[in-house]
Amino acid sequence: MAKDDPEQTVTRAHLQQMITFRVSRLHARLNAQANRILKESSDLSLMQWRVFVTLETMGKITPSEIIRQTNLDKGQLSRAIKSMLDRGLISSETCESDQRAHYIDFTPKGLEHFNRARPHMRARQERLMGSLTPDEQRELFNALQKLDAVVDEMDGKE
Amino acid sequence: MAKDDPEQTVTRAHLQQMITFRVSRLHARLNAQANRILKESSDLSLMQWRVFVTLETMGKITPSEIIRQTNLDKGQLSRAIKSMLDRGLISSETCESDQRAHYIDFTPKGLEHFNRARPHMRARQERLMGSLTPDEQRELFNALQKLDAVVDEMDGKE
DNA sequence: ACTTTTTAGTTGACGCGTCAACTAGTCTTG
DNA sequence: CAAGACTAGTTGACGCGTCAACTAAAAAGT
Repeated sequence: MAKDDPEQTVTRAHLQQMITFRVSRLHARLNAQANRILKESSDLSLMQWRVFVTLETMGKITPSEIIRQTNLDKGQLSRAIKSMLDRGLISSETCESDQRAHYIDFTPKGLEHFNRARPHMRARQERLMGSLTPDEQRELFNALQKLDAVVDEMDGKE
Repeated sequence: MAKDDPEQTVTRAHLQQMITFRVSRLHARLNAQANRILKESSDLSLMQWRVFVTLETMGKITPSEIIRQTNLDKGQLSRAIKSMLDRGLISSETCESDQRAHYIDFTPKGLEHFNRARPHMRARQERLMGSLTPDEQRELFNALQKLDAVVDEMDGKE
């Protein structure tokens, strides 16, 4: 804030005060950063990374279950999985109890990619969160959650 | 198959704890909401709305100045302005001191569109922020700013 | 004055996110 | 067990955001 002249502080105020705008800008930057790190470290897309994170936490899983857990887009996920199968990053096993569904899981190759990305992604996560005190972290997540909730309300789920 | 059990709380934790993911999801929802409201109320895109907000706060202004203030994308802004000119929502006046630049400003028609959107957008903004106490609001903006700053650091501007 | 560097703005390419339509398998309920 | 409703997953269309290349004008360096 050192070099900001008074004009800027005023003029910036309006748009900068709108959370949609702030969130949008932050999103763009975080996104770009994550993509860059993933590309450099492991040749994964952010989507693919997220599939892996989900696999890691939940183990062998079906796409629809991933969607339930993450709210990712159906189509987007479907394509990501397809490309991961093509590249041999995950394996697919059709579910016997439901012929529509299939379980996906790490392949050794996929795990290797994931493990190459992991330290970088973890370091990033820690650096990001490290810029906030535990209190600030709680407040941030709290606020994000409340905003999520109010969007729910507004978008008809009331 | 899996329904609500305590496990879910745990399994959700991993991805949900990552701010990039949280921010990304919230961004998507806020974005969709804003676009819907704008479309319904005034047939403006979010980008066009943002141009108007900037015009309102800063008055007649050049695109490059908008970029300086908002960090919007050059190309995106250029196209938005073009479409707004085509639709007669803004006027353009070439800058005499710099032949490359041009000032843009509201036309009556543009102002009308803006004014139609405004109450809805304001109501939304207030409802969003209204879900947070003043303290929480401060904490949220504080956290967003710190995250912005740490991304700056990480992305080489150090 | 003239060459180089910076800045304003435009354009094209391309991938991602979003939405809706669609197929196919499964569940429900009479 | 048949008809409709629901769920899993795929595909296509399309707009938006992102990045880089490009033109043209202005500033800065020599």
